Amino acid sequence: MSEQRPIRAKSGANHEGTSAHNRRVIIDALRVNGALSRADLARATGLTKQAVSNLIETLEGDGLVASEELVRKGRGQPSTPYRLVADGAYSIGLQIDRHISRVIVVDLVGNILARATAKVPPRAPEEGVAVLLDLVAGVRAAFAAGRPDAEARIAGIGVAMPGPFGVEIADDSLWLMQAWQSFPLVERLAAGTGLAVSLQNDAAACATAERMLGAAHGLDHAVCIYVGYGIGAGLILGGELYSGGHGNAGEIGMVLFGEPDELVPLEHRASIASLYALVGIDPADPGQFDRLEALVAAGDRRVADWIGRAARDLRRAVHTAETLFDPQTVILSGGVPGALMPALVAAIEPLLPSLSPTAGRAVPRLRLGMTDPWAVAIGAAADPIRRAFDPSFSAILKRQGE
Amino acid sequence: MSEQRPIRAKSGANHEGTSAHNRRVIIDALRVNGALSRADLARATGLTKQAVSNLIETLEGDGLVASEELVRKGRGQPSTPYRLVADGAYSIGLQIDRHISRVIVVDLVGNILARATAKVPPRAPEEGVAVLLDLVAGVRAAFAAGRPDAEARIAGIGVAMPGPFGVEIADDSLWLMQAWQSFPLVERLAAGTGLAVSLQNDAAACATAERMLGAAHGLDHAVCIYVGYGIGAGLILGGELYSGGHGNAGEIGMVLFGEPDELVPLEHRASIASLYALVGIDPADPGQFDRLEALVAAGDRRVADWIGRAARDLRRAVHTAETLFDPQTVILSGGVPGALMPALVAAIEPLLPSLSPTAGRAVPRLRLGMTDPWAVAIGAAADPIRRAFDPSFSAILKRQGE
DNA sequence: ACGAATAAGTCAAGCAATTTGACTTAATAA
DNA sequence: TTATTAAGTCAAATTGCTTGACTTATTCGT
Repeated sequence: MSEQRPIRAKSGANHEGTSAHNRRVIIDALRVNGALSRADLARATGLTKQAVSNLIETLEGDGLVASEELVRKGRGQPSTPYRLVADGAYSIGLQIDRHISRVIVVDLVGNILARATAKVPPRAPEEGVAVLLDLVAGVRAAFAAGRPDAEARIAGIGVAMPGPFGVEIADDSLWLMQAWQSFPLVERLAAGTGLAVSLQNDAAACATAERMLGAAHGLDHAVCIYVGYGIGAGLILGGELYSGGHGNAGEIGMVLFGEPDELVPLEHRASIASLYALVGIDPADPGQFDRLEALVAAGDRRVADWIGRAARDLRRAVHTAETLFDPQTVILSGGVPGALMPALVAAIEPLLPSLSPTAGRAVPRLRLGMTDPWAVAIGAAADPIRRAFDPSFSAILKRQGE
Repeated sequence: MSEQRPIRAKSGANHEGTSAHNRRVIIDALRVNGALSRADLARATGLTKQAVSNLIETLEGDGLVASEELVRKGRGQPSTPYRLVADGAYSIGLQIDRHISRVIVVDLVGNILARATAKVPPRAPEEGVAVLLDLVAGVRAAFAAGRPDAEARIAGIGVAMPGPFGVEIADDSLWLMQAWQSFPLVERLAAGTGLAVSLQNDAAACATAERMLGAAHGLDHAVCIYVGYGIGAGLILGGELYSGGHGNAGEIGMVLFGEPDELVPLEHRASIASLYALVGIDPADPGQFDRLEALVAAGDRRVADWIGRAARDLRRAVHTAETLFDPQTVILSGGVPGALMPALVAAIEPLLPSLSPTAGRAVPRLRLGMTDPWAVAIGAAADPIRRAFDPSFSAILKRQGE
């Protein structure tokens, strides 16, 4: 008798799932459109007025939405707009990076309530976790002061760090934080904070931030190329963040460009790490951004050279992303403030001709996204909120997390 | 007062949607696993025994599933396995291509019941539609003979033709069927047959076929590179076919490879069109495959050269696809039978190192898929069945087709 | 051979959540 | 002033999953 093969099947659904979905759809609609009346919501979601009323009632009871002043807009009874309550939920974002780690606390609509930074030892995650737990405890106490039920409203901790995860790769001379990537970080942070912890790579976090608050707001198909010490792409496909079969989708920094006999990963030419190496800036230097900005302003030859080479490969990367993903837009984000990123975007233009329609576009083919060094932390913080409140297939299903 | 901006929102869900989803989940489980008892289905889907029993009852009433012989497998009451009924639904697939068009009729489990071919004028879709309607009517009558309620069980017509759609591109010397791509084909076929008609590109159709019956059976993340007169990739992402923001995702044939000063789309070097052009085979020749096979068997120098160049670009294409999509497997399919495609896959190996895990894989990184010239037609026919019976987010929602 | 254990499946009531259709309220337009 | 329009409520109906007890059929252990 043959060995019992596991049965593979997708999860079933039940009423609780549909209700959860409908709640999320309403929250999503309020986030994308601002305040809406129940009648508006009913029309926009396809639900009945009655169903929307019931859902709004529970959401209001949960402190997630609140009504505004009556609005008279023509004939008929005036409508009561509802909007998201910023203090309805909070979320903690944690970016772990090579030279600095950042924590941030945001509310349901993305306001930043507290932030802090620390350094963690890149090769000693065990000690690093202690530092991070202190850091989190600090901001948690700071923002909770004066907010009565703040603790109960924390959706979780979103962690972002450089990927890829679960992969042994030959060291390619960039600093990969291998020790952290094989460490049970999620479990340790969950145990140390009592909160739900989720992990994603920095590019995915950036895409989450762009979708919730930035250049991809309201779009369902977007590729967000994140230029940091490494390069990755966060993928919004069909309205959801796509992470692939093993959690490593979008690692566009590892795509090979250059001559056929000397193929080079994109991030060897276009990452901030490669620029810093070229101009001799130490990424651990707290004044790194000012020094870089001075070089850019001075028209430094090496910076211009780097922009030229980086833009050449990025132009092909954008073309490849457009061709393979057919997104509504490609966003270039990066953790470097100032004039560099706009200059890089300008240097990438004109884009290579692609399938992407040129006429009648609502958004440009390529646009600059966030260049705030805190963008990844913001996106990390957005992740628990997204998980808790955004419509998604898995939210409907009985077995979660598939 | 400002102009009324349309409200954007996702669709809500209701009981009918959950039930529809659960039915699909059960059909999907039976397709992937073969016959299963209701208790097995309950465990695999997370539904209760009772819910599964009710669903099976309606499915059996609809003639979609049927019970088999009791099975004794240890202690406890014997179980009653259920399996899909092949004749529960039929579907028509229509491949429109440059030199030949193919129709096929398949049943719910993928058996081929009828097929036929015709030629349509590549630049005169108006006349072509008449030919196609005749062709469809012919196979429809042929397969329906002797099957009482065949007509009522036809899920629809799936049409596959070369993409991309809705795009004006500068002619790149390959034959692009532009006239057909801007023609209201779906509407005309729907009106002429009274059936639901869906359109996809040939690579997507191939991926659908591979997922339902071939090398991607049961996988939720796969990239299917289809090497035909052009090259495209069908994307199975998160268990669903992904088509992008404008319906043109996966056009990997248009990704540029080669030297930086002479970037060439993949399909200029690796498509069957490029091979035929090189060795002087006319794709309209009915003996095209035999002639090609003879050249391959004879070890023709030009064929070997083509394989070498095509494999070099395809190796990078596979690497790019692995890096961006992080699939469980990459499948290489093509409309050319015989030894060519296996030789091409062999020439692509060894693959470039990528993020894709090498140890503990259930499926290889790259594998050969269907090389039947009918593969695209089969996939086209699989599409209406997929739409009607596969679990998908949109199936749960009130407003369909989003 | 017999009872205990185990597993599949049914029955009937319970329950959650949307839907339906009539009704109420409040505004503008004619 | 009245008709019309639109927002929102009320209460009953309906759909479809869940619950828990029960039945049936088989194997295992003694």
